[in-house]
Amino acid sequence: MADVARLAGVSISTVSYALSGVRPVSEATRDRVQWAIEQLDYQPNVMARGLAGRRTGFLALLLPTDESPADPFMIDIIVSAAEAARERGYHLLLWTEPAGESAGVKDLMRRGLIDGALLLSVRLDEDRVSALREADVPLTLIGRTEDPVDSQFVDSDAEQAAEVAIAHLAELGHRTVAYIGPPRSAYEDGIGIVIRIHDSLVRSAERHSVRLITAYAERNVAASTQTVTDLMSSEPDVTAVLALDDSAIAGVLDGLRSIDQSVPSDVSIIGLLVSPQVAELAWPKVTTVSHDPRDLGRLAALAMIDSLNGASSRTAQVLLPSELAERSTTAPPPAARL
Amino acid sequence: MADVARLAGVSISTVSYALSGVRPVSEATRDRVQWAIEQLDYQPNVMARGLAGRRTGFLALLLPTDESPADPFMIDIIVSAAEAARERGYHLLLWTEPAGESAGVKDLMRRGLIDGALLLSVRLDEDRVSALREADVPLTLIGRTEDPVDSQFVDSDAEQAAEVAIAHLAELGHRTVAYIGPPRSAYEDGIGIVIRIHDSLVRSAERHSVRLITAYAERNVAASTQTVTDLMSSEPDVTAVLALDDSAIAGVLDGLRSIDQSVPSDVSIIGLLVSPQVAELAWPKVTTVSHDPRDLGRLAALAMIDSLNGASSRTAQVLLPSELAERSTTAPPPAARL
DNA sequence: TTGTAGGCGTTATCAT
DNA sequence: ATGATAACGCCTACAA
Repeated sequence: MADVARLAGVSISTVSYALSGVRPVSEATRDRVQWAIEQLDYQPNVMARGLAGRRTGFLALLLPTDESPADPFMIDIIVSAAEAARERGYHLLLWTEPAGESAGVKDLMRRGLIDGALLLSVRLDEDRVSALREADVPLTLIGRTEDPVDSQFVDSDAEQAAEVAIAHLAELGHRTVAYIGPPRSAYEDGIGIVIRIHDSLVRSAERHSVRLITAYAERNVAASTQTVTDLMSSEPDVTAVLALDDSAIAGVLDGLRSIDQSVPSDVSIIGLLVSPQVAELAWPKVTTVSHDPRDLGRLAALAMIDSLNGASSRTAQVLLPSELAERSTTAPPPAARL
Repeated sequence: MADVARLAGVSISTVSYALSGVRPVSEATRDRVQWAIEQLDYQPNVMARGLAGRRTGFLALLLPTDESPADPFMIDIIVSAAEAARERGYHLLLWTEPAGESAGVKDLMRRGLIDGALLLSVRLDEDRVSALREADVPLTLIGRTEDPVDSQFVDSDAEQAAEVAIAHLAELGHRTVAYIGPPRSAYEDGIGIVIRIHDSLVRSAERHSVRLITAYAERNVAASTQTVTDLMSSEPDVTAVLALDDSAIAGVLDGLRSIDQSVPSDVSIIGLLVSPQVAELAWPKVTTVSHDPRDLGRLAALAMIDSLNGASSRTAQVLLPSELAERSTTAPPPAARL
């Protein structure tokens, strides 16, 4: 930077201001500085900036290690967050930590490394959130706590997604619908989206006079295959199945195939909050009620950056609405069972 | 740090040396410093370190954005790299960039941000590698270029994996084996592991007098389902199928099921370089020839850090051997077709 | 074994 | 609108 100043014939501070724009610089000198910068192919030093200024340009993405292995939906979140951060000149740090912990991130903050943190898979009851807030770590949740009034978050609108899914099935004429959800442990762990989806489905089903049968399957194909075949034999009235998880979808398709139920003429399937890739890769292509998972990561990163820059006075709280994407797994129920 | 020095009754530099261990410090003072550190719950400032020292403690993980969406195998690599880095006190930066580009990483280096970079999905012919090497960016490849003599890398031993897989099938008595590989575009793009696996399979098949039929399927279930059914009708002698990709495996299982070929009594299946999760999640559980994908990320990160610390004089070149994990998809071929 | 002091490359606070 | 010049918090010769 000293070199640039010398070449441009100005002081170091002028170069700095020309770069940051924090104080007015005459057009002429700005141009000369710009020219010198290009001449020397100068790149500002990140560490020096972090030391001198009050912002480092780093965000931590906190992802729990001991939870279910990351699925495509989550990958999309992570990568899109990294891309959005990068667009804004920020850097995304991948920070792995056991589910409940937050000490590591607190340290990152105290070491002057990060400006803020994005939290993935937020539970309804989050110790991390309160702990980090006390430590003055700017936070953006991907997901929500039970009562997120004063926290910044980006989350899927579970209520709306459930309503769209149930409404679509009800319109088609389905009266008995099964929901293959995550294992009970996910409920006990308080994973927000899992609980909200379930509760919302129950409410929507009531509203539409649909009978909803909930089943719990481990997150693997074999388990959900088993679950769905058991279910179909004990509940023969079921004409449609909702599935939340990628593996659940695969399992449901497999299970129905194994008992010679054809999709969608015998049984309809809707995938909830499933990434489009997964839906397109399955056979037949799965009708979904979902939104682009990339929005979750992207908006979370942008919200964080905006709030760091003091752009918005209020904390951003975004609920992403889902859309019905009709593919090849939904149809009216077979006449015989109407 | 000044506070710590004061509390411990020593100079700032003594604290620094006590921390880094670069020069001897008497036990007594070290203890006092340690005590003061704990009293004040002191954490060294990362930016200041990066500025003053010659190491920043950051590694970039470069992942191409425009390639096929990340699969579980790749996720494992990424997360394990982050964990390994963290264990050693390093931080992993997620850096997304279009496949061929390397300008971004070069800038990261010139801005004094990173100490080195890990490159994911390395192609046989890599412009990035030579470009970054010229820019003096310490590099560790996850994968290999065509002629990796002087570069540091961690890669799967394709030759060995192919041999293990073919040998196992040959031993079981299979004489005609199909290989459902990635689409031709992956070969044209020069993805190292894809090409090496294929070439190695061809060689191993020859060695074991096995007829190998190669097919190319897009990375989705529908395509590989189609591919495998077509294949089985045009090549009825096939009694075993090798598959490289997760989606290929699902497709192969689906396809065989759809034409009433039972696995493994009619047709055997082996998954190559598939993450154990995926193999266990499928039904029936897929026999694999693979290694833990986490080793790739972990060893790459550790190799990078070691070489930065000048630990090893020679550049690390690791080829990870695969192991046969017999699950439920391999058996001798049906007698009729022997 | 320990202390002193200069420097790392910016930002920010004074002046001018 | 622009220049000097302290911090920023740590590392590392150089001295003692």
